[in-house]
Amino acid sequence: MLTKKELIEYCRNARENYLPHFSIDCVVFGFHEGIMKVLLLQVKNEGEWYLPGGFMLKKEPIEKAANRILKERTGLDKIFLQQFHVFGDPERSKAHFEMYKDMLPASQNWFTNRFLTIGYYALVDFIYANPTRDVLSVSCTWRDLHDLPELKLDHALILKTALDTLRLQLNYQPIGYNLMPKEFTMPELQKLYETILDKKLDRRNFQRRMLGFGILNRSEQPRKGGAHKAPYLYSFNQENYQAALKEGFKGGW
Amino acid sequence: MLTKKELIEYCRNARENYLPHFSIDCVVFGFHEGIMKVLLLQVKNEGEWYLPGGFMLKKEPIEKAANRILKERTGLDKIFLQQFHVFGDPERSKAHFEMYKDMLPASQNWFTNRFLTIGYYALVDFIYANPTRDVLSVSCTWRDLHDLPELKLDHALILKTALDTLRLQLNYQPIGYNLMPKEFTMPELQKLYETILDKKLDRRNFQRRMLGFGILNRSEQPRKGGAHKAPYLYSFNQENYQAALKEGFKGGW
DNA sequence: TACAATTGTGTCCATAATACACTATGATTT
DNA sequence: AAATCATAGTGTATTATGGACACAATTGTA
Repeated sequence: MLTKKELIEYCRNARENYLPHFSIDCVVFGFHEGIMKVLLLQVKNEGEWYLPGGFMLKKEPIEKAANRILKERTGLDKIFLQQFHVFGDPERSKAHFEMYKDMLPASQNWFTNRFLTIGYYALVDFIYANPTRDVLSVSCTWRDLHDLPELKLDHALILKTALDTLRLQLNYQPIGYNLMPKEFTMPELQKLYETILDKKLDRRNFQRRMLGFGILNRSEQPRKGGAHKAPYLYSFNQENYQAALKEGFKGGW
Repeated sequence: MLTKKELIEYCRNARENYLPHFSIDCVVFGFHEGIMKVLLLQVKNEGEWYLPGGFMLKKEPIEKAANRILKERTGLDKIFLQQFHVFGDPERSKAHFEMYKDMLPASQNWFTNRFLTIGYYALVDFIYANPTRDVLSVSCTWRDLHDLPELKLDHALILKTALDTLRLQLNYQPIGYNLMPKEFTMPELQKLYETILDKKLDRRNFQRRMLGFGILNRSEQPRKGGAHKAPYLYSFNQENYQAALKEGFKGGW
């Protein structure tokens, strides 16, 4: 929670630089070796948590704002980002900023504004991220998807919608380019899918389907030095991968 | 184009009632007997056209605003509406309102605001609609999807995105409830799909797949009086239809 | 009564999805 | 050195699905 002095400064700055009534909230899914986490911030002087988010500069493209916010919270650039929904219930931010409502008259109080939030989800490898809190929080950390704390506002809904959208997206879009190392094995890629979907897949069928998409190149040299049979290494075929991102995988009708 | 007096009044009203920087644009697809049209408005004193749109009241839910806007333009209620994307290029509305920029100082001029627009698409049967122009237009009419005029702003992009989304949606969501009469024949329903996808489908395969979704009830009585073999009548099974809307059709992974 | 137009109902075939088994490799254990 | 274990690669039988296609049934019209 901000002090009155901080609040005044925060609001002055926000009113000067940001587009009013808009916020961006990012559901940042972090993956690594079969673990899936979500980046969350903990509210100052409260137990509750919220999604990384922020506001849009007056002349800033939305996508750029989302990237900037993510850069601030994770230090990462060029990450996979996907706009998925706008949440606009008129009451959605009311309860959240109750605490500030008596400190400043409503006309000057940024937080008493109605906010519509544009939801983005991002996919990153969490070992490369450097979680950094914002001024309203005491900490910024990766939380296990299966053990989420209570979330403020409508952030639980936003998170669930993001996850549903991501899982749906798996059916007709390639993913993984930003999540896998340059070269990876088929079992490693499978683990990513299993983690997102939260279920086991059949090794052999996964491989056949994945290869069928035509977005992988198999390297000549298998990985050496492991404790077991050397697996083949794959990398994404950029050309086909990008094409698949645009076109989607299956015809449907 | 508005006169100066009209503009002043328009801006005063807008500033008082609407949430600044937000607009809603609706891609209204109208269907009837194998024809697919889009509802467009023609700018006053100009040849160009734009999508039906509007603004959000300060305390209005987004969805409600979209419904209100559609009710104003078509007279229709309870239509299928789907939010699909936010368009937020900072320059997107600049050129459009050039004409008003000298009439009022920017601080009072609603139209010199930056607007982000929330895209909705709607599906209606156009014979039930009553197209009604707004104050910025000279006419509001159904235009053939295959013979579209030049569109202002980024409305061509919005329209294309809506169409792409709709076609994708056909793969995992039922549609037609608001577009078909209460009872309809399989060929009639097929025509709707063919119209949306702009391609021919095989009668027999369509029927099999459609029935496989389990969202149709077949009536005992076939339709009488036609010039040919009496077709069976179907209606949507509300329970299954609603469930399919939520759950989606196929498993994928 | 033949015909045209339309609808209903298969059937065959290729492809894709699923379940499942065997072989291969490299390190570790005995 | 042989046995073992964990992991990886590949194949095959079975089932489900999707696409192409043919024929029978019904109804009004020529």
